[in-house]
Amino acid sequence: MSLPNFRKFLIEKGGLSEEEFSQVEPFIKTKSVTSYEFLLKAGEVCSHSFFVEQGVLRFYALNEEGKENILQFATESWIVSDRGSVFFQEPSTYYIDAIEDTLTVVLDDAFISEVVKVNSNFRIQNEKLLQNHIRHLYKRVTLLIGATAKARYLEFVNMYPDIMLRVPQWMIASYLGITPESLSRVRKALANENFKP
Amino acid sequence: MSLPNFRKFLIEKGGLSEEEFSQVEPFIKTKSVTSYEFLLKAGEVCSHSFFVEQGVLRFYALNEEGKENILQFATESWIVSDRGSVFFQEPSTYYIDAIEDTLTVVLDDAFISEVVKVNSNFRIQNEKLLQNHIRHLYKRVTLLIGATAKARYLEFVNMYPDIMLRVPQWMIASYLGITPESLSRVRKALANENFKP
DNA sequence: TTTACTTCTTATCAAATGTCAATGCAAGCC
DNA sequence: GGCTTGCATTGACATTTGATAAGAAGTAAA
Repeated sequence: MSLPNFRKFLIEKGGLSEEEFSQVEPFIKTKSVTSYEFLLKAGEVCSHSFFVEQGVLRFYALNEEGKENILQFATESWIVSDRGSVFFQEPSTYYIDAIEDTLTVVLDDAFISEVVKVNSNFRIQNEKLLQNHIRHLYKRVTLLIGATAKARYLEFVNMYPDIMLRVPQWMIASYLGITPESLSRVRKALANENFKP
Repeated sequence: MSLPNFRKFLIEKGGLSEEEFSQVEPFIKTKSVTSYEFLLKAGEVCSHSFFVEQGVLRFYALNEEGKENILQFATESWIVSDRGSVFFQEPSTYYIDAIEDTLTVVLDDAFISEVVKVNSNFRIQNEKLLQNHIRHLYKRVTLLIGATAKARYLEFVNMYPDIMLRVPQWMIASYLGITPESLSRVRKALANENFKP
């Protein structure tokens, strides 16, 4: 099984050489899920992270009325996880499932330590990912408290044009914090202003 | 100068012994700011984090129209920082200023490495703080995309009853992503329902 | 093909929230 | 005391967004 995206990730982002990659390759574990299948459900302890080799995942919470609040999408080369649950070994309150049939690489402690064994710089790269994640969340909060639905949608389209094309609109609406109907209206208004997607 | 909160933080959260604390004590640097004074302005590189020994700080962004979007408050024993800017050594897009006259401890690389020198566990505690921060941000996003202004306000009061009493309402409104007028109305509605703050 | 199902759109009405303006209130200052 | 200033509240009105229902288009299954 070849994993071009994961290979690229470890070499370009993780700083591993081609040779170091071959050393950790035997330890790689993958997990495939079909569309709608779950990788994590609320109540379970999230024991590891998932790297998306191919496909699309979503990370979401359910409120009391059963409405889904989508916190994140993940396409190729993204990592999804309830890091809090992994780190503190406590039950998660989130769900992860697949939007398309998806092939993931399982990033558990065992694998991470193999990678660190061959290249200790990987720890730093890992912290970099964490820091980037926080940055991203800051931006997300800033938009949610300060921008209109229209502005948030434009920002989304601009940042994730690929995701736009691969997930249904009602999920994008959930991500943006509005109803599918509202998103439809926003899109219509933009179309009238000659907005080209 | 005695710093009871910072001392408590290093010992209880950081895992240092009393003796280890005395060893790093000489390296502690503090910075005092008066109300409205800045600790960070957009455009500057945030070169370190601040631990709040006494007082209240706010962390916010400005949008194009000059409106403040408050991302975070920090009272005693909280740490504020644009971690992204610190880590990547890039200019920040955020502001930090004081709501009350505030005494902070400056957490720069030099100090952190002194702490790690006497107790290497501190690194792990530091990661714990990061992970908690992410958790907190997830919760914040979930509320912003899925809960009404009223629910967000109740959650805020419940989580930060102390902050409630120390910052003006218009700032809380900004934190919640609504106007001060709306917050006033939410409060009135709650008062009519016999809500006791 | 027909049927069922999902997604997206549209329309209507209601509720939530924003905008603008006026007022009241308390703190600080002369 | 009288004055200013900033904050909170209130009211009237506009805008945005939600709720509900209905319909159109596409897809998959029978």
